[in-house]
Amino acid sequence: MTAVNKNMEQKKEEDTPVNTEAKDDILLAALKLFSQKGFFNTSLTEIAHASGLKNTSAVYLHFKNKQAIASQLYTNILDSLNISIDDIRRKNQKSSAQLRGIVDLLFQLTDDAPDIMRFLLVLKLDEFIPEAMSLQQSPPFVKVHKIFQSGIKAGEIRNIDSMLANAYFFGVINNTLRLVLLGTLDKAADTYQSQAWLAAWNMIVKK
Amino acid sequence: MTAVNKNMEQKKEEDTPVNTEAKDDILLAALKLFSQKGFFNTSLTEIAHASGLKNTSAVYLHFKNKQAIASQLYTNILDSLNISIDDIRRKNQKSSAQLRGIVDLLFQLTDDAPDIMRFLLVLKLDEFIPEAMSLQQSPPFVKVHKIFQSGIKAGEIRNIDSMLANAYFFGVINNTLRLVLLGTLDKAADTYQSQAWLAAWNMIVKK
DNA sequence: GTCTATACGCCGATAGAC
DNA sequence: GTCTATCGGCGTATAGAC
Repeated sequence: MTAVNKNMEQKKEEDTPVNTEAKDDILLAALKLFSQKGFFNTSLTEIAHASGLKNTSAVYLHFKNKQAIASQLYTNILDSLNISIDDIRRKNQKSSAQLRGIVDLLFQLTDDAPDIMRFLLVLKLDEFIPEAMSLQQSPPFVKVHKIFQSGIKAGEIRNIDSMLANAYFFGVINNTLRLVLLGTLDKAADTYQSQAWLAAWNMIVKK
Repeated sequence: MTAVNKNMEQKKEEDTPVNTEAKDDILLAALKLFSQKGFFNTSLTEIAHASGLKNTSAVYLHFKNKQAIASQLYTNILDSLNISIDDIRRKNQKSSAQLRGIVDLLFQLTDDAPDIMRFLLVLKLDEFIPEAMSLQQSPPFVKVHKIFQSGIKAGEIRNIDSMLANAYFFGVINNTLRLVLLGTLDKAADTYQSQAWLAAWNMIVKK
């Protein structure tokens, strides 16, 4: 659910009282720091300390370098998103219902795991993960785009360029969430959800 | 117009054949590099070279440090935007016309001065200009917000929270522009302008 | 697997000649 | 105002003991 550590099941054994999975600790600490201060304003020393380590050395046991931490975070988040979207598409037929499910997910994540959403929505990922495919080309986003295409084909969504439908729709959704994450909108994302959904959906629905 | 160098009039004297205004050269070079590679991936050495200087030393004649260059860029851009918005508000009465004018401006800037728009829309400014007031609180954006408030009061815009009207409207506009700037939408911004305006405006107009 | 200690490079920034 | 030369420091990354 939090989508940061790859294996979300509880640990079976308790080898050592603490730091059974230092790798996850590092990822969680890095996610928090990156999303709050940015990648370049976060030093490995800070990440190490926040992970309960004295030095940066131990970090290199788990990651090749600082950038690899960010890459791992990115792929874990995308993987988790991808799974959730598959789930949503399986459970819903109509494009409207699928999009609604995705919006629900994003608003929920904004309240429950703001660091993840900040990582996705406010950080400029290609500045520090050069090899990362653009968010637009990642599997989950390709799937979302297919929803728009099906919606148009099925006559549920207005007959405009699917890319533009996507841009408009998530322009509204993401900007609302971004303002929540930045504190400009000062209530929980949940508060704004149904209204934002209506505004975004009515903009592209065929009437 | 380009909004980068404060004094936009032509130079009156030609003291030296080149580099009469090295400061402007530095600002222009920095704008380009920052908007393309990000603040932290750009070294002062690169800025100096791109400005036609051999070393970083001369840069310090004009700016206290690297961050000051970014700050100056930011205030110059906001100042210019501020003036343009005053102009637009003076020439148009209705909120719809004022917003239309601002949208025209932003689309035009995206085609004519993409570096400026990238600086505003895709860079994470507070990562390297900590003292900068958030974009939302800057004079030009406060004025834009007033347009939404007047539009609601005048019954031109649906009676919703003016902050949300703002968020929805510019969610659509800015996301469209962002995709143009990133190349995801591969035609000139101009191409998408009227459609984006309609989508954004119809979302908030009172019908 | 985590520690101490240390190496190394890059980059921001300064001093001073011209 | 631009240059050459150089400093200092931070942050990444490594070697090796425990």
